[in-house]
Amino acid sequence: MGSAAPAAPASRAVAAPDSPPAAFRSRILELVGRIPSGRVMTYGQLALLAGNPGAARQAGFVMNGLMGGTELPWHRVINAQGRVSTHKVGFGDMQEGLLRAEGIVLDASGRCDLKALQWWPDESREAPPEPLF
DNA sequence: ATGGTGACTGTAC
DNA sequence: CGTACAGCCACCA
Repeated sequence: MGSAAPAAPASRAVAAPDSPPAAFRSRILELVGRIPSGRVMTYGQLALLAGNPGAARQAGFVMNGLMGGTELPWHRVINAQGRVSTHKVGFGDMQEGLLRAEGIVLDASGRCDLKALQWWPDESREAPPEPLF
């Protein structure tokens, strides 16, 4: 044997199932699906928990792929400022409405108390939520 | 291969 | 508080 060596994939045209981007995307979706109602997560947080700290933009790009056709609580994903960043894709008002429907209070500027509403999976103790009061 | 863009973030002014 | 700049990683032309 030694003739047909699979060698390395000539070109990674599309992210393979084992490809880092694919795993990253799967973890993002999994985390989003675990966000409880009335809670939120940030893009940077998702990227961090997905194993790609600093890839907050990619986290957002993954969400972009959900647009319509997803049952995940995508609306619970906001930016580090505590505000929705979907106004660029035309879902800003829709997301804010969904958040308010869950009891999340948005400031006049559309900002919420991220420090109190940000949710972290029990498994990851990266940043244990401090006692509210 | 190169360059530009983006549902981001943190620091600086 | 807001705006501006740089760093960051992956997708697309």
